[in-house]
Amino acid sequence: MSQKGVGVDLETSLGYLLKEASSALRAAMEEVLRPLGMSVTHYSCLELLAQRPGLSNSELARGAFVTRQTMSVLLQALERDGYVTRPAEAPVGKALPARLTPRGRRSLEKASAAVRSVEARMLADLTGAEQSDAFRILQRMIRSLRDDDGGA
Amino acid sequence: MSQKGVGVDLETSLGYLLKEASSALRAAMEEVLRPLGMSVTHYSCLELLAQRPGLSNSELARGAFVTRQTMSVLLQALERDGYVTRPAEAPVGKALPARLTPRGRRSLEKASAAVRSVEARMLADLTGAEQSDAFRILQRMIRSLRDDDGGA
DNA sequence: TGACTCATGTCAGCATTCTGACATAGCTTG
DNA sequence: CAAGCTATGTCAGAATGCTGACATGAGTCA
Repeated sequence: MSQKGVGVDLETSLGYLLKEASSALRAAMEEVLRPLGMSVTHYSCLELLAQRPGLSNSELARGAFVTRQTMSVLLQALERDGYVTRPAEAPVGKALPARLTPRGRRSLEKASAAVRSVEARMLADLTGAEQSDAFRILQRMIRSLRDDDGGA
Repeated sequence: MSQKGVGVDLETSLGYLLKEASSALRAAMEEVLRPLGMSVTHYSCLELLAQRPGLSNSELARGAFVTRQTMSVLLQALERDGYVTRPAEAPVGKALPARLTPRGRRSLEKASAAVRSVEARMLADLTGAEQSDAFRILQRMIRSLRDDDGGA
């Protein structure tokens, strides 16, 4: 099954497997969030705000792995629909700290439970040690990818 | 740092870390492919065809984790630009087996080398054993996510 | 103080991908 | 053989996310 030195062997490529896992996770999340009328990005934004209240639009964008333009559009919708509030004026600089409203918190609760169940299912066949290994290894991968960004 | 039982703790969530790793990998790939005038999906399609010649549009879509509509658009462009050929008539059923042209193969060579270097950088700090662990664990995660799709 | 750099929010335009729908080909089953 | 099921390719429309560009606020430094 090994390749003749040509190309990336998809059967044994960790990069391909990573993409596959991420794709499967996203699909599973979309499936449980759809009945709640929520997209993955939508959920990510609320979850970030629940854990780190006062995050700005740009910070939320980085946390959800989208551009700040994309997050800006989403945030405006969330604010319009009453899930999130932002002050009219920036307390410092231009950054507007966003916070969940009670309605946003309520909406997040159901979604968060659904997402937790998906994550639990994903980890069902793994021992605690394996989960720790995975955590450590993934962190190492991320750091290596970012460290010499285009340096070398 | 642990949460009060509320929500998914992003600091310790393997799901979040998986998304982060996948996002970092994608960004790194885009960075090296951009100078070659190639997108990640573009590259994925060519790489799939190099390793499994004769794949149909739908099969390529599944392999690249996009819908067949998306792959169809891409494939038409690749065919128009001379990277890929497909017979005018389906030899069986409706599926048109696609193949790389010499031009497609040449174009893929550079891209594949670039992507290999990214993957190597990602794995630079990992031992062989760790890579095997990661492979096994990721496969387990994928299977768990797919097995009871919405069953439970 | 003034110039420079950096991060932020926002607008406009574009690219990519998806969902929904339809017709067709092959297989299975009664 | 006919009906039903599944997979495939394709078209149309819409949603989503991105790039490019601009102005503003804050910190740095000469």
